Amino acid sequence: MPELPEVEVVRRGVEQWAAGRRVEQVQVHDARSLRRFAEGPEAFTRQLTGAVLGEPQRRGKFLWIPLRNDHDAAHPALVIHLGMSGQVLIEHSEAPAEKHLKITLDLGERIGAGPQHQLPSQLRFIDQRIFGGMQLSPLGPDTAAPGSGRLIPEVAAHIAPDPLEETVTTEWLFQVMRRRRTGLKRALLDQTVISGVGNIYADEALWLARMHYARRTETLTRAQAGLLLESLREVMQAALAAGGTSFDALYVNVNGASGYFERSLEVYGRPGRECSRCGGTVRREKFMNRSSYFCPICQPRPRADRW
DNA sequence: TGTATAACCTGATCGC
DNA sequence: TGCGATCAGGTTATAC
Repeated sequence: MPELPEVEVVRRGVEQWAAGRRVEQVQVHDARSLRRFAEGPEAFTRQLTGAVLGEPQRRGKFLWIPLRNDHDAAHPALVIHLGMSGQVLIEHSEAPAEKHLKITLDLGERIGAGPQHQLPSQLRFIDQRIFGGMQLSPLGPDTAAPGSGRLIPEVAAHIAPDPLEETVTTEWLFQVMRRRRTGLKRALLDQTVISGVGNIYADEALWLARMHYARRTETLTRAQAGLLLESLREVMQAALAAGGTSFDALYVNVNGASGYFERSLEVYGRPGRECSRCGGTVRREKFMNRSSYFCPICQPRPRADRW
């Protein structure tokens, strides 16, 4: 499932293969992937055709490509969210269409570049479960992290900074958590609290920090907030170095290759296995209509007076 | 206002 | 073998 490291792997692939190229044609194969774009498929196609793709950006699980369009001073961005099963592939047009191909962008040669060797000519958006999608959104000020100096798509303006951003510090996380009145994992999964964390890396980071998922946010000390942030960063950097986490063909990079971090997971998807740290047995519990994995010895349930 | 939950969606897997 | 139920989970709208 694409979380921050997987989206970053995709961003780097788009940067390498698609940035600086003009969109020559847009084909919307399934309008459901434009569900969040209120103007509809025709406007999407019209506004995107002829635009030049800029350097792709990311916050949390949101990926966007600023558009440079001679005819449109508003400079919108192409926003891509992979949802549960979204993929972005850069392929040659001769490659057979994928079963769940939703949107195809035909790309021209890189503008201003020298001789180019048969660059793949299509950017394809594929999505089995259709939780993801594409849309166009104007860029605006970064209200979530005013000091960043970045431009953020309006549709992602409500998303908090992610753990790999410089504006996220121990003090920032401490204050954010102190203001909440909920469980730790619930807060980590809330993208308006901190972005980019999904079920996999929430469980892995909580294990690394030896914290139970139901620990109350307002009881976190400054030192514990620092430990949690450190754990989030460590898990995500390791996943990034491994090319992301793939359980099946649902997550691949832009060349269609899977990541290897699944082999390094400590608790996620490992119920009944031995905890590598203490020898305890990893447990799975139902949580928020999904699963939560943890070691009951390393991550003891908080006392009732700390809930 | 802040928090919790249902709905969206498809394919794999399981039990009968 | 085939059918229905269940599960996976990120985001958003809605309920409380």
